[in-house]
Amino acid sequence: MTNPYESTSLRDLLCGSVTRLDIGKRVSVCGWVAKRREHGEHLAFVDLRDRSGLVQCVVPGSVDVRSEYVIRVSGTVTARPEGTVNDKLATGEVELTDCVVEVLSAAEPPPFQLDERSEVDELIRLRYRYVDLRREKMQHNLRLRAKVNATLRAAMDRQGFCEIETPLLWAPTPEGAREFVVPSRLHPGDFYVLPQSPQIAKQLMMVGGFDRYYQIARCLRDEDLRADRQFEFTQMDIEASFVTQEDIFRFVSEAVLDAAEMATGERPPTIERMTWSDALDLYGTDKPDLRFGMVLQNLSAAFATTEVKAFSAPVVKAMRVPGGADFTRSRLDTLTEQAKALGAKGLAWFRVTADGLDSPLARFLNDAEAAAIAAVDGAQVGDLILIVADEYELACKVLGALRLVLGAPPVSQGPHHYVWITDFPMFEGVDEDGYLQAAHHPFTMPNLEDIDLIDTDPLKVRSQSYDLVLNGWELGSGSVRIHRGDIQSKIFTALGISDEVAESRFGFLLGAFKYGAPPHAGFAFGIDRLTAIFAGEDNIREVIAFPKTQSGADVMTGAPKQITERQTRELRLKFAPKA
RNA sequence: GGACCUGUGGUGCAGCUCGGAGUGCACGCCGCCCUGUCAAGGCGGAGGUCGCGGGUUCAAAUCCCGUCAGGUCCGCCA
Repeated sequence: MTNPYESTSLRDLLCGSVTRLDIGKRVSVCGWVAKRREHGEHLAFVDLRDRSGLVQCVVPGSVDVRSEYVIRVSGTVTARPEGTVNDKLATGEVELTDCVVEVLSAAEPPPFQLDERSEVDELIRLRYRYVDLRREKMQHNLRLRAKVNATLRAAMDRQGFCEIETPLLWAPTPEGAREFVVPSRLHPGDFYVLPQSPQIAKQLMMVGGFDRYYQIARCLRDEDLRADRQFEFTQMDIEASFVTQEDIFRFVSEAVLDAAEMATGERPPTIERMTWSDALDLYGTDKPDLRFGMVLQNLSAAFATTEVKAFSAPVVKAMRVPGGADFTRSRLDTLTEQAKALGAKGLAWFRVTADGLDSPLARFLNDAEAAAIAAVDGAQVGDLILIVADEYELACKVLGALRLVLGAPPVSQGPHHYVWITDFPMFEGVDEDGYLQAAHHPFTMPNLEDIDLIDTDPLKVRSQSYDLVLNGWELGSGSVRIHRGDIQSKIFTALGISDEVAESRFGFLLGAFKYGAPPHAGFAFGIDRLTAIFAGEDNIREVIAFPKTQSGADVMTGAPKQITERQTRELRLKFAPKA
């Protein structure tokens, strides 16, 4: 049906909007030639495609168009003759007849076929992205993304949040991710950086009295790319004052679950919670995929006094692989190699058979040890038990990685299982100078119950920070921020940041806090990742119009490129020879 | 910085293990035929630096070394 948002001076309605209700009307549609089928000089079919779909146009006579020509077709909406209805096509009950075709733009044959019959190499898709974007999947994914954005905005607006833009040209703050730098023309030798996130800006908004801020913010990090990481990515960035972690959970849940309901038609009833230490202990990661079991078990007690050398370690962790007893020896060898690549000294495996455990190590076990292994996670005959004995965190992480290799369903499958991960450690390890390293960022509020541990056992200090995880993807993270100078000083001292350094890097923030900083907390989550999961894509490039390759190249524009001599002169840049 | 996988007409593949003429399949493209197709059909045709460089060999798409590009992962991503 025609609607005022679809009709233009050139067209009356979209190809995919033609329905039985339009029968008898003379209409014009515009689009790209998806397919032409000629039947001699008296009859030709043209499938016309626009963003909404396809419609078949019947031309009385031959027609001089080729694939991807841009044309305008005027024809009469007609019910298809009996026996020619195409139920594979949304518009398959109707067609345009007595069509007049006007070529708006001729086109060379496309560099690849736009139907979905075979996967096209991504490099070629990216080189001709403007063609790739015509494909139904890309149209769907980018429109889904737009609807995710709109839904999130509506949810934040409804909750009283104010959308505020913050600068892209910002001051260097050499903490955390590597920053993209921008040379200043007016101040030669000085640089702006592109923000890795609007973290400090949004905290300043709190001091500025905008007690509920949000922004769909572009973040830029000059770090190596991955399937779920691009240089530039988009976050729903949130900060609020006079709140606790609980309030942030409520705000974010409302927005995320609205988006989930929009995208999937189903609203998850709740978002579960799990502490960071439970996540590591049970799933071997801080971003557990809760769509499936294979929970890690601790067998340390059973092996406390073991004679088996391979199991004499701080911790013995085990995982059951349902039905894994039929893995071939070479598959088990591959798993062992993967475990070693992740840092394990080895991987022990035990097939659970009707005759007991089958393993090269089986004969070294005493009865109690064998019984403990055979009982892992309710093991049945036909299962496989994998064991890593090592330092606690390493054993957990190795098995956690193997758990994903062996059990994780494809992104497009299974329920959407959201979980808040809470009580992250405040610090993780020490840097080369012996100072503690912040696990989140240096403005993260420690759990006040643990504040005395900063001096005695700092690695045990929990922070008031939290992640939101969906099906094994880290969607985002946030924290309660420090708004008190005394606590901030204590943290800076622990991190080895002197007063002078703190002043030079964050002086404007610390200065602002002297003028009345409300208690505040915030969160940010990745819209690329959220949309990718909604779209069933295992790669965020599929929900980004013009993504970069893993080496950071844009194969369409050729970026990064050299700049002109005039540009280097104006910026007073000189380049060292390539090493 | 590292590990692994991939690279063959415009596109997607097979060929590589075990060297023997650029061999094959599907789609697309070009021409002709065709009045109800919709993965249209029939006949004919064009199209190749087997990513690039080097080596081994009488002979390399195939074996070896290097390199480039793409992908997945580790490191990195407060």
